[in-house]
Amino acid sequence: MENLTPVQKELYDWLVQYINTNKHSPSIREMMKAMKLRSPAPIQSRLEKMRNKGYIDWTEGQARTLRILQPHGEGIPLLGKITAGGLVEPFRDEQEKIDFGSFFNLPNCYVLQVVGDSMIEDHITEGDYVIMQSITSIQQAKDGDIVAARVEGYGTTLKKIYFSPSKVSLKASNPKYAPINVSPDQIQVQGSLMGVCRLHQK
Amino acid sequence: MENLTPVQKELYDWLVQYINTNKHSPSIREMMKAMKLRSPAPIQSRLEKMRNKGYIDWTEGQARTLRILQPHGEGIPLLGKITAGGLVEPFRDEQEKIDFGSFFNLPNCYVLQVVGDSMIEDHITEGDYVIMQSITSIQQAKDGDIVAARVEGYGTTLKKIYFSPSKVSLKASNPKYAPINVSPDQIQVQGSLMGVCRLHQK
DNA sequence: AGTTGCTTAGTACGAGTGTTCTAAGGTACA
DNA sequence: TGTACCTTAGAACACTCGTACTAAGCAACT
Repeated sequence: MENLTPVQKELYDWLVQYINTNKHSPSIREMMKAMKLRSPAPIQSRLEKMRNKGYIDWTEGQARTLRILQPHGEGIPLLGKITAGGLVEPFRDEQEKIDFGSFFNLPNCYVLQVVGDSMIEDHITEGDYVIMQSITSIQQAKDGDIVAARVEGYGTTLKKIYFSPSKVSLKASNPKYAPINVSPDQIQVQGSLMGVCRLHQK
Repeated sequence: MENLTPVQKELYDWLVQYINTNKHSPSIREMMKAMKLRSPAPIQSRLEKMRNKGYIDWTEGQARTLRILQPHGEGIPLLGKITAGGLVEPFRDEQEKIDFGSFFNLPNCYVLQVVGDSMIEDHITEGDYVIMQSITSIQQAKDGDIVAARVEGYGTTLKKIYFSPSKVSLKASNPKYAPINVSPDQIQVQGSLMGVCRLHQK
């Protein structure tokens, strides 16, 4: 990526710090004062150049909508792709970052730890943490979704849900477990799978 | 913490979603339209109540400075265990929390995205993010560890490593890929698997 | 029916804000 | 010295935005 000039870097660093502490962007006039300038024009010029270089972006005409595109703060660097097959895939130089804290930062989310092996063919295994998003009505689930559902007599389990005109089918992704077929009013869908996390012990 | 009324919760969830995707706060009039209201007053009323309850805050008089407060500390609530087999496991009331941001907050870590299916039997599949810890010497790897290793002629791949007196064996966990057997000086181990993360698209 | 309390509609105002324009200042280079 | 180019100053404009205010709607209760 193209480098920043000294004045651009000074502004960029100040912006990162400001947004980090205030959790929102400053206005152009605030930047102006922080850079000890007496006119908004230089700030605007620097911002446009930094946008062209891919460091920042904002929504035109709207106040305080500036955002940092490549924050070098939170997160773990994503170095590239690795092949499991055997082909060569070079490590990238660009330092994209992943912040797993906000990776699953969705409203109404909770985590469950998996016991058992009924979702093994979807690569969800014993001990995995599954990130679920709350569901209040069964209508919010779509055909094939992996859901946490409660059925009388079966308890709460993690299954794939399929809809047919008369009934709802809950299928494990492991052939040794038979599907559960019930009418929609016998089932209570509590959440829908958003992600999976696994910690390998050493 | 004091609970939110339904309309407050609807607005709160929308705000979290908006800020998550746009990286800045909406204006009151944007909230107004999103809530299908025709006046800014109800939004203002709801915001003030949510601020009093400690959910949000903003800087008075300044545009788009609203921010979500996280009084429960970072993280997603861990509600309990869920069985994949069919047994009943009740949801826990205790609100243990998991912060995936610090979940993988280990020194010398980086992330790779997986291509291919050679680790499929260890439930690491295409598109998964693998969290690796840097390794400088092959001695830091233990028998059976999943490592990112570079072998001349094979590129950098994700495999299980096994040591024998004379050679090092890299095995995929997929029978259609043959193991690679080389002498220790032909292999360069770059990292060891610490965790796996997967995002399910909706 | 009347009262009370809360929510919503609608409007208005002033300050904040992004943007644009012209002019002045400064620097590099011929 | 002169020219070209970029940066800065300063002002002005139009629009956005937070805020305040009044009136109307609405439900619960007396």
